Amino acid sequence: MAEASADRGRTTRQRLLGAAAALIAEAGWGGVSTRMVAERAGVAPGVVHYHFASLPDLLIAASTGVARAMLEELTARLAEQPDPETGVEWLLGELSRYTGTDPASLLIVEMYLAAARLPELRERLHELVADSRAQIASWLRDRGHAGDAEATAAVLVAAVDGLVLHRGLDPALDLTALAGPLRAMVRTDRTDRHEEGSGT
Amino acid sequence: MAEASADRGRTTRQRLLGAAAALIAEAGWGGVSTRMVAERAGVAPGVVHYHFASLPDLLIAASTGVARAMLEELTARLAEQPDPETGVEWLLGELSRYTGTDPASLLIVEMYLAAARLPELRERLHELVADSRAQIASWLRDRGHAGDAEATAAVLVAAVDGLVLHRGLDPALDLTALAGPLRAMVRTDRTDRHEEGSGT
DNA sequence: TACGGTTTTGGTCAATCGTCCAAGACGTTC
DNA sequence: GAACGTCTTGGACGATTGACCAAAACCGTA
Repeated sequence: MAEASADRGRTTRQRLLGAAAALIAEAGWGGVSTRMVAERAGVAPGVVHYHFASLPDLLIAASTGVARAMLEELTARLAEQPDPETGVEWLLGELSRYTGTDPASLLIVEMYLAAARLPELRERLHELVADSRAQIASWLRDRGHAGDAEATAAVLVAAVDGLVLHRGLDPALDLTALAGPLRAMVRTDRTDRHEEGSGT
Repeated sequence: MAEASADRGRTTRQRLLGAAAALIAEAGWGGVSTRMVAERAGVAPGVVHYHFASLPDLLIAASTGVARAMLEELTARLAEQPDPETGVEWLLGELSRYTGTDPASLLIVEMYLAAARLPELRERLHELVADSRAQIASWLRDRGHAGDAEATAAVLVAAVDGLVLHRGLDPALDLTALAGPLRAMVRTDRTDRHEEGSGT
């Protein structure tokens, strides 16, 4: 078989994915063209449609690949934190690395944007977010969070995305100063037990 | 003077703004063309560049206009709530009207994400958000929130935006089930007073 | 009726776009 | 060396884009 050719093809494919991810961050989802990707990857313009059925296909594969890696690492390291309170503190410190205008932040933002128009991307992104939410919820449960761990995790993940979004508007926003409210939220066990049930 | 002509112009301008806002939600920020807006507004294609310097100019004016009206009404009605706990409860109910796929949600989302590329839009949106944050913070202070009202307001607004974003990914997400964590957050006064200072 | 400022018209321009394809290049197998 | 599968090349196609402009239309005023 022509295994060497296939290898060459896989390398090219990876280069296309990398170039696409970088360009989404630089030019925006709608600002990426097949020719730009090809040039960045150092290949001829036509090669894009050999490896991918369409431009959106390429962009979806590229963005979800990067996002999955980022999210999985973040949730995994969060789960290593001993308790929710130091966890959110660590989380804010980690998020401070994202200014909202750096490539990673922009890629995430662009992906959320495009997800509103592309059902396939929306589905994949939904999976990623639901996954993180579930992992964080179980981490909260394991660490003695007696409130509704699912609800707390949902708000926490939403707050993280919202903060990244707001960071783009105002890079001066000091995330570490927001630990107070988040700490209060992750330990609802002793503070919010009067009228409603305690979760699932 | 030709006051009647000027009046006609103002009406056309308003129609362009309305058509642009609707189309941003329908087709996405990058999916709107001058010809689409003109057709929707019932005018000739060239009229867009008579009333606006460029297409981005039109889109920025249209989106910030709608967003300002929405945000101001939301924060004003939130400030009418008697205390933070019922306030966030009311807020979640209000947010439930936005499915994440309705025109209003889509417009807001598109605007946030376009702001990453357009400095002028970013600046205007930053003003709007900072304004809401400040108003909510002072409302929290007035209602006896002894924690860092600024920080709480920042997290609250970020969570709201994040939830709208996540709602687009998962319309089944039940916002009213998330009251617990938010309630815990808005009354940090009796629960988070040990090591750090109490606000500004 | 003729003039004035203002708005509207409909079309042109060069540029860019996604997609497609026939031809060539490469490395392996017979 | 010939045949083969795989990948790559560079250009072509029709469609769409933002911006622009000369000319026409409108309406109160003189």
